[in-house]
Amino acid sequence: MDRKAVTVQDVARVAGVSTATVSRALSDPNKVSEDARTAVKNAISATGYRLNKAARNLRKQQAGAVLILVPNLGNPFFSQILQGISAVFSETEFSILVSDTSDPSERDLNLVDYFLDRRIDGLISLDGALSISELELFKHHSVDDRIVFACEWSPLVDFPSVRSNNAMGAKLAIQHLYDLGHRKIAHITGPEGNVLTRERREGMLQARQKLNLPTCAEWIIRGDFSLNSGFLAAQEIAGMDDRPTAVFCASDMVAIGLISGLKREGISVPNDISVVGFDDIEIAEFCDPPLTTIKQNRVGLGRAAAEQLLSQMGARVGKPDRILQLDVQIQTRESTAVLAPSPVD
Amino acid sequence: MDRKAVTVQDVARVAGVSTATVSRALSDPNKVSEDARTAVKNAISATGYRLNKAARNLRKQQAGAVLILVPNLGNPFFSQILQGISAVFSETEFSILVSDTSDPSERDLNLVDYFLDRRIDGLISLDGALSISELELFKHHSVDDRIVFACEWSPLVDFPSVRSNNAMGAKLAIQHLYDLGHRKIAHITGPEGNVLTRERREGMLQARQKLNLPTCAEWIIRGDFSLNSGFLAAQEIAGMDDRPTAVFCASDMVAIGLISGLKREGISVPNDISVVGFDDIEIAEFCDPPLTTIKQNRVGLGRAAAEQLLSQMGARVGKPDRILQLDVQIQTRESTAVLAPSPVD
DNA sequence: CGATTGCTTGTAATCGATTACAAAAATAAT
DNA sequence: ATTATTTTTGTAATCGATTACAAGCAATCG
Repeated sequence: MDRKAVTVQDVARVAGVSTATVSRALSDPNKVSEDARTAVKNAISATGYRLNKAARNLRKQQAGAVLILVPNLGNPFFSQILQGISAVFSETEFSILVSDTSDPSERDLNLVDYFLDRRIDGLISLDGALSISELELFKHHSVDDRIVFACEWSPLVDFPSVRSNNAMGAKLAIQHLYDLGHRKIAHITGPEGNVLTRERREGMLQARQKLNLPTCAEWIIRGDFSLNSGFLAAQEIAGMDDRPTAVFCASDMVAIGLISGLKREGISVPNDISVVGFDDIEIAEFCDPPLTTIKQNRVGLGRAAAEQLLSQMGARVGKPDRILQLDVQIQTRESTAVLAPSPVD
Repeated sequence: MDRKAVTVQDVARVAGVSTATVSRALSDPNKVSEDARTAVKNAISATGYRLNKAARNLRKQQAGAVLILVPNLGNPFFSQILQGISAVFSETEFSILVSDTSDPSERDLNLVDYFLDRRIDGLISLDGALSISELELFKHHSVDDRIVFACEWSPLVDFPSVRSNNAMGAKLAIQHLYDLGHRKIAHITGPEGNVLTRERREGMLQARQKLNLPTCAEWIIRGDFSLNSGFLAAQEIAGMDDRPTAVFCASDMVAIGLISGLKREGISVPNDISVVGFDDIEIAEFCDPPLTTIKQNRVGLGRAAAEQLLSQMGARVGKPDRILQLDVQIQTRESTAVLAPSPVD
């Protein structure tokens, strides 16, 4: 049918105007008279015209796309943020490209090349662990004003960033356990070097100090956000002389692994030990016991990051908040309980 | 620094050849003499030339991108397939665009428009539930040879498709339960209308028939792949007069919800009822009890779909298998056990 | 009434790579 | 040595939309 492409030339001819007028009618209708506008509109539907993106991009020196860097696509936590991002950009002229930073085959190509090759106009990174050399290339080629971090961020630079209030989350968790009577509270961290690990641990330490809780070096256990690290931590905890009565985990996955591991050790949650997670992933509600956790607004995080990037790229009038911190809430379920009176020895 | 773009013109001048030669040296080096090739190579690194994709795409009448339709980005099951797809395309000149079909804001734009607007060269759909009108538009504009289904597929058309052997999975599950002594086996289905629901249910029914297992209308319970549908099914099962001794679930999420629900009802897994899932999602190993399930090769599925699309788009020499079915395996864990001798009434 | 301003429009150059076509050079064949 | 064939190269048109510039026209002003 419409095999040969219809161009602005054709529309112009049918509408009886010039190509310039057609183009203007499309991009900025106010710049054109009422008459011309309707003539063009009619000609477009008569001819079945469709704008050629490649031509526009070439002329306007832009890409019409943004890149989303995801640390691990297989992780539902990230893919839900992606959902929020996707929702915002679907209403714009930008397409979204997705790249998995854990994928070794994508690792060799320089990120800045995406910009230099004019394949993207902007970048949202959910990965805070970009290398310093990469970050410096961004600055060197001055594309750093078209980058936003979401969820994670890099402490090496001060690029704009949208994040959850991780410290607040940690405080809510500790306060909740405190209110239930717990004093001996352990923490399973995320991987060393990760900003979220740091924020959550620091928040916890501060909350602890403020409440004057006892500390014990043993009670800070290194994890890595994974199920397995929680599972392994259970064995450590089971073997402790001075066993904590509650554990605040840096992620829900860790918490689930922990609970699974504790059961193996014959330790019951929440009867013997209360557990709090972080993230409120979907499955948290259906664990046994259902998990008390810190709920992040993942979709909102994605949306906010997308809006932020749009305004930085000049496609929005918006306000350039450099750092936007979203509140978190505690979602109380059944993995936490009032501290049982300590058994009389 | 390199603010003003370096073009083939510049490279040509520096190399002392024509733009045609530069272009040829880049796209098909064999078409150009050894001397010219090295001259161009040197000129490129001397000038810091980078090819402008928009210009190439305009001239070559292509998009350099493929679209991946994902039913739900928040679901790790799909995002892992995405990982496989992403790995393959990252080695090609194609970028991947991702769109979430559950996102209402993306719903209004016609998929075929992506092709007509030359925004994409190909499409991989993980969503089998595309509307008949959409599918017909694909055919009408003859872009149906640049589409591949992965995981799910549409029974309305015979587009190429890469899928797991779902019937085989169902058979493995039933056989496994049979071998453990179970005869009264229930099934929680996926949502009605879904192809995976149908394949898994049919596979189960066939296996049942072959093994001469008793049937009971009550034992086929409608689900929808979700945690919650499994949870609700538990109540149904608990209330049955003739209770099954094993349940084969259409997804791991259902199985996890079911186990959680059964516990509520005071029914123990696997002591009272054995449960088999489908998918082998990451968390299956860390459930309580760890879930016996049918393992799909998700990343392999994504890779195969990507390869298939590449060969259809002519970017690979490959073989055009219309339908590729990947084997599945049973992953035995602790949610299934030998049937306990029935209690003497 | 002539000059100034504002609005609308058209012409033609432009973005940067690809490639049809033809010419030139190198190689093989007679 | 001459012709036929192949390989290599260059010129210039092309892909399709945007926009700088200039010009046409009507309205406003002194």
